[in-house]
Amino acid sequence: MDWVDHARRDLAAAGFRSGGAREAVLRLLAEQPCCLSAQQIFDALRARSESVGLASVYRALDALATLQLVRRVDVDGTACYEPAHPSGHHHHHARCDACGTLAAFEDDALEDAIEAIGARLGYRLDAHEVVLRGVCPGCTTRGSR
Amino acid sequence: MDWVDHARRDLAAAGFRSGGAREAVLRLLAEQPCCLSAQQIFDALRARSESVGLASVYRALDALATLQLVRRVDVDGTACYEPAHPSGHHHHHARCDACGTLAAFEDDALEDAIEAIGARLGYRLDAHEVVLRGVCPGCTTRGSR
DNA sequence: ATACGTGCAAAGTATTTGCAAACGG
DNA sequence: CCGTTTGCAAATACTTTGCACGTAT
Repeated sequence: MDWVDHARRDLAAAGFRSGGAREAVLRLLAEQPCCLSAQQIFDALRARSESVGLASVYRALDALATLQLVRRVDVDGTACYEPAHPSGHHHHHARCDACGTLAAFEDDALEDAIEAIGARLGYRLDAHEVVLRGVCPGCTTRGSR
Repeated sequence: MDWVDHARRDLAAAGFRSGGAREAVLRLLAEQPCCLSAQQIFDALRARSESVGLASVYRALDALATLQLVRRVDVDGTACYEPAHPSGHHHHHARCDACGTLAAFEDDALEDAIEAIGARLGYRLDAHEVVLRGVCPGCTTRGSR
């Protein structure tokens, strides 16, 4: 069962009815490699003539985030969203200050360190977010010429 | 030399003149144990009758962030700022979803993991931000009763 | 039928910018 | 003096909310 079906099931279980807007957001998110802002989702849907109101995008994202079906990532003060897989498997992001690119990465040592911190602090961790900032390989070489 | 002096020196070196508003923001930040939002800084200054315009708070924070004299931390979509010590020594934050408390912590294993990731990705890392979300020890015990 | 979903427009919050006056060097 | 800093107000960016209407169950 893929993420869209999983999400639909959880939404139904939480008492949400199916409707065009949330469904469109769901399908769009499922296809994305990395996180999108509400505005980007709005634009993308409009581009493929599945226009929905911007407010509905926000409402859909809110519902999905509440059910932990999407992960919210704050990058530069703007909220971005990406599908959250039930396995808990996820990645983090690195932003290049030079070209603005957002790269995704995974790292077990990082996850282990975070888990250990949660235990040390006595926190029951639900989520965490790591954002790296710097200059990506491409821009480093280009800039040093 | 403490942080305020260090900051004043860097500001002067960057061509900033001294003025009441930025100076007030600077002094307030220096006293804070953890990060503050622009609005909180505005309110705190007003409370001690050192009122400055909110816009000036933002301008001061922008200047300080550009010179890397303060660290910007996005928590719940709002920007918060705290002094950045020249040593590079810093901490990260854990937010309790139950009581809203923001706790600071430091962790060497985490820093090591992040540094290793930067090297692995070929990024020249300038900064990074880690925000943990969960339920703090106090709320966990209280909630389980 | 009836409550939920949706779109639009209006309201809200967080932040930035334009401008004239105050101020520091 | 002259350019920077400041406060205010207006503008902008992002997000939430109110309301009338459509739609799924």
